[in-house]
Amino acid sequence: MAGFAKTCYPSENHLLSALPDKDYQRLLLHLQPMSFSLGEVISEPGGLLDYVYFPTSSVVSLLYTTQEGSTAETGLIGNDGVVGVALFLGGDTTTNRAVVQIAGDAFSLKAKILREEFARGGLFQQVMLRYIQAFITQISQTATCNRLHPIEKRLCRWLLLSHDRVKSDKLLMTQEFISNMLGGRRESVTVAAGRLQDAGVIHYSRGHIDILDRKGLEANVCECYQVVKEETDRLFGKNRKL
Amino acid sequence: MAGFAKTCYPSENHLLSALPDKDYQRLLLHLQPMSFSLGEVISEPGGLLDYVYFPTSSVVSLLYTTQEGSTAETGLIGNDGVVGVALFLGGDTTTNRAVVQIAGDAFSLKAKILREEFARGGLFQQVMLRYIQAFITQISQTATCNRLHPIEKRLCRWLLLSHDRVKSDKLLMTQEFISNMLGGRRESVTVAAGRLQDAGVIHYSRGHIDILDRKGLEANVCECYQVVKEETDRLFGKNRKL
DNA sequence: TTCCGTCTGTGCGCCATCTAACATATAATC
DNA sequence: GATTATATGTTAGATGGCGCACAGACGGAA
Repeated sequence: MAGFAKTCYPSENHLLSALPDKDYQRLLLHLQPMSFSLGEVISEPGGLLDYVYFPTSSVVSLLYTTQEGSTAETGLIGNDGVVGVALFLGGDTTTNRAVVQIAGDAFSLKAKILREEFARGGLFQQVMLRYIQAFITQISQTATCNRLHPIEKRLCRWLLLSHDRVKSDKLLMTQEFISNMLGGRRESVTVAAGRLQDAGVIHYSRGHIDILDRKGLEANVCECYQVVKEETDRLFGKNRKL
Repeated sequence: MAGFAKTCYPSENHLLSALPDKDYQRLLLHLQPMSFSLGEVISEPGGLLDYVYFPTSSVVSLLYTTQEGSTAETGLIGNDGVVGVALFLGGDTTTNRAVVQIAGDAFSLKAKILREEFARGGLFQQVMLRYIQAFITQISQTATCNRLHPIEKRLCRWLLLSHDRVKSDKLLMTQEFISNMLGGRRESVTVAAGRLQDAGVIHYSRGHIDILDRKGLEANVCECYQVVKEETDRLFGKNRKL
């Protein structure tokens, strides 16, 4: 367990930790620890999943790829959520690709068990449904942000979203990769990131990004970041009774 | 009922018509017919709904308004869906405004009854959850489209989405209104719509739009339209058993 | 008919981002 | 240490959409 002390507990995932002890314990029997590596494709459009995944230290992006090969991220899932909601929504597959954006750990749960737990109609179901709403809020705000906000603000938002989901100030990702998420060009990301670096907010070098000044990112981001954060806090905040 | 013959049945709504007869009949006791007028605001961000609404001939847009007053549509709900999903997802409110985009009829259902029906865990729940997935697909594709596709294609998509949800080839909406939905300027919509009119695809005049050549719209639209349509058909298609 | 409000057309300068090509720098490998 | 692949920097020109300003054009009200 050495080196994994902080991420080897399912309760590192906010959905699992939101469960009452009784439900948590029951689920624990079926949760399998696992790791995702950077760039790993968890599912392709139309692909069937055998498991859902509750990330603890890993982060997963949902991407759509157009016929011409352009890509844009529609959603981001870390220790705040679960990968594979289509399995309990009843559609089984989705139109997106799920890619590991930040390598790390997760817990898997068999689709069959997931459906059984969900069908019990108890607090597990409530937590999952509430997450769906948080997820919808995130996608909606992404739609708005993509239309109305310039790339530098979107970059700040994306760095903050990623930073929120890991324990480190260091992120491993190239500008090319980021441009695919933001749906822009690599050069545009270079320029925007360069401005943030000049301002002392971040430092980057060949795929290594350091968040030097989180407040600085928050000062440059558009409102979209805060809107989603507040809604998530409202839905899952500590004072919120289920 | 004269003049409403085609829209006064709840089964005009695809979610309600997807229910087995037994569930449909039980729900029927609680469904109240009603009308929405153009521009009517159904709910504000953070506003609590007492009812959910199943549109038959009306169409409702979900809009986000930024601090500077810009707007962008995140979702569109007509006879294919239901307004107020937050009520059974557990969040009760959302960050969006819901505005009537096309006047028409709908059926209302009390929040309390909705929750009871949902909690039964039967086919009603399954239909609602499957709709959630279709809805997520729509928002995701909007996020992609907003980022990657020019206004003329987005306009085509939006006209097709609206056309799909009404029985008429005539739409009542100004270019100013459309620009608010597309998150662009009125002038940009004028130019794009002008091109479509020159091509003989639509005709418009002071808030009246005629769809003259639906195939023409389909020829100009981006893939985003088809992706959502196919996913919705997959989830709710006639051959799909629940 | 006349007036007025609303809706649409159009031109011009501007800026963010795109396309494309190429230059440089660093890490990994030999 | 030299080579190679990958990551980042920097041009220059094209373009789509923005902001603004104003000109018609149509419809309803007086």
